[in-house]
This record gives sequence, structure tokens and C-alpha cells, in this order.
Amino acid sequence: MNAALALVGKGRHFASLGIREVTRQAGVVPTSFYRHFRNMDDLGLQLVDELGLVLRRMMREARANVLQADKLIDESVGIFISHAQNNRSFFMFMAQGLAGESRAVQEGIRSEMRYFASELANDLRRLKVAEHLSDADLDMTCDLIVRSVAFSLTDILGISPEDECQEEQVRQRTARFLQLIFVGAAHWNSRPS
Amino acid sequence: MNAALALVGKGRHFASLGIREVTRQAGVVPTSFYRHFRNMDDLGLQLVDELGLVLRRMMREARANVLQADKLIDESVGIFISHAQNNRSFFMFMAQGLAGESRAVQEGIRSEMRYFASELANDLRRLKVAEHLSDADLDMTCDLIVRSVAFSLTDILGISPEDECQEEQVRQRTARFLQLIFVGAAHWNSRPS
DNA sequence: TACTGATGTGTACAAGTGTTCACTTATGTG
DNA sequence: CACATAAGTGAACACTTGTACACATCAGTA
Repeated sequence: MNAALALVGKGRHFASLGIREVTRQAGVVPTSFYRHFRNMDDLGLQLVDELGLVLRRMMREARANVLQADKLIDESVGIFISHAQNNRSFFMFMAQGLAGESRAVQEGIRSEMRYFASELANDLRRLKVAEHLSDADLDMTCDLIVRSVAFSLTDILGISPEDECQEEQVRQRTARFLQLIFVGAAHWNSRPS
Repeated sequence: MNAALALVGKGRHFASLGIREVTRQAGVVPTSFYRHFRNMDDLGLQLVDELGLVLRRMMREARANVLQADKLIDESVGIFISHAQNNRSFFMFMAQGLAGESRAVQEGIRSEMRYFASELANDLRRLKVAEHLSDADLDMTCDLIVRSVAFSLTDILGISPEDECQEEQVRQRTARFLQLIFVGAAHWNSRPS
């Protein structure tokens, strides 16, 4: 699994990886692959599981650092971006998998995102942000937030890891997206549709 | 190019396609490939160009049908979704390319999206929507809109083309995302950051 | 100690891959 | 018509690929 991630991190697309290629990178003979996975899709699924762990770690760190609501957005975006930089390969795999060729992997990542969004909704409720929103509307808002941040992945992963300048740009743009969404949520009841 | 699109439409990922595979699907001998493309990346780039045409057609149709601002969102989302259904393979290619392995294709699609967002900003100016926004803020808003709609691609392309029920669901959710963003934009100046 | 289950190894094979070369066949222009 | 240019062909090359099988090595346990 680390070998596959390493290749993805080097710019390869997961869908184009072969068993031999992965085992070669792992320093192991091709046949050993079958001791652990039935095929590449299987490996992909297990990677999704591990991706879940990474995301949960990130959520925990965010919850620990974001105590009051005023610096919520900048703080969270910062944590997200630094996690994306520190686990580049994982997040590349995630970005690829969203439109990948294994339906199962696709659904797995999508489900991780849904879980993330629902946890975010819980946190916002707890922080007494957006108390006027119905549960459904809050869920919708959080879904949009998670999607926007996920899309920023393509921005972050597209720039070189040490280009502080561009990174700062992405950080600010992402934060403004979220601010815009929050403003929308704050005034949502005025147009309950 | 049609052959490659056809394979993508069948669920394959562009990054995993080979020259022989594509020419086989095209009913042509492998060597003929080199008469038209230098390699698969080249083919991908030419597909991006054609994707640009598809998007422009879509924009033209949207401009023709959205005359007044009140039904703007529902109308536009409808047009987008019907185009996505009618050019499934093209939009699949687009979704894949955003995190694909060819940096050039990635940049090409991204640039199409930027163009789309800037045209959208023009239209909104012309329709006198959000007149209170600065140019930069309007650009930012349109960027977020385009991203949200693009993300909905993964939703639409993930469901079967004739599942009207799920399609309607995606349509409504996407429209509500956009409404939320518009509400945010309408009240943006109250928190100019 | 002897055994067992998990992991890794080496060999083998048939099939698929990208790319090259010299060739034929259309198509449209002077 | 003759001719240039574009498009397609077939054979050949050196590799790579997925997968199967029998065998080796190691850890931990009874």
C-alpha cells in the first residue's frame, strides 16, 4: 500500500498502476502481491479505509485547535492545507479516486466525505453557529463546505509543496469561499425556498 | 478521439488507456495512431480543446434560454445537467482530467473552467445581478459557483442516465447550493472581510 | 521441539504493450 | 493525367504484464 501511494505521489494515476509495478516499488516479488490483495481494486479499497483514518486524525486536530468560533475558518483551512501537504500522496489518491475507474473506491471516498460533512454539522451545532438553520439546511451547507474544500485539493496538490506564495493564495481563496458560504447560511432563512 | 471517449464512457479511466486499445476500438491498426497523435497525452490535449467547444455550446444555449434573472439558477442547472447527460463521455473525461496524470491536460481543463467562470461573471454583470459586488468579489463568487457545479458532475455521472429520480435529486441539491452562494453574495458587503 | 500459518521466492507462460519500418491505398490539386 | 500529401497496413522488435504453481523462510504456539 505504501508503494502504491508512493507512485501516486510521484504523479502517476492510480488507475494506471500495475501489480508488477507496485511490487517492484515495494521491493518484493510480483507473486507476493496476492498474499495481501486480490487485485488492484482491492488495494484501492484498503487505501480508502486508511484514508478514513487520516481524515479522522485531521478532524481531531481541528477540534482541538478550534475552540471558539471567531477564527474557525482560517484555523480549519490552515489545518486542512497542512495535512494535505504532509500526506500529499494520500490526498492525491483521494482526488483521483473521486473520478476513478473503480466504482467501489469512488463510493468509498464519497462516503468518507459524507461522514466528514455530518461530523462538521455536529460541531457547528455544538459551537452554536447557525442555530437558526434546520437540520436539513445545515447538512446541505456542510456538504457544500466539504465539497469546496475538497475541490481546493486540486489547487494545493497542483502547486509545488514549497511554494509558500501560491500556497498562501490558495489558503486565502479557500477561506473566502467558506466565508461566502457562511454569510449565505447566516441569511438563509430570508429565502427559505 | 471518439474511440478514446467511447472507452472512457464505458467506465475506463483515461490514464489507463493504451494506444493499441484505442486504435482497436477505432477499428484501425495501431500504427495509424501516430499519423494523428504523438502519444496519449497529445490525444488528451486535443480532447480538452474539443471539450472547450462543448462547454461553449452549452454557454450559448444557457444565454439563449435564461433571459430574466428570476429563474436563472434552475434553468442553468437544468441545461448543465442535460448537457452532461447528452455528452456523458466528454464530461467524464473532464472529471477524470482534473486529477489526471498529465499535468498539461489538468491545466487545460482548469483553464476552461476559469474561462467559464469569467464569462459567467460577465453575464451576471449584464443581468444586473449582484451589482454591489466588486469585480474581484464577483470573480470569486463565480469561481465558487463553477466549482460547485463541476463537483456535481461526479454526482450526475455516478448515477445511471435514466434514473430520473436520482437525477432530480442532484438537480435540486445543486440548485440549492447555488442559491446559498447567491444569498451569500447578496449579503457579502455586510462582511467585506 | 515440532508444527502451522503467514509471507516471500523463482520459474514459467501466454498475452498484451509501444514503436519502428517499408509498404499500399486513397484523395484532391497542378 | 501525373503527382504530392494524408491515411491506413502488416510484420517485426524487445519488453512488460497478470497469474499459476511448487517451494522456501520465518514467527509464534502447543
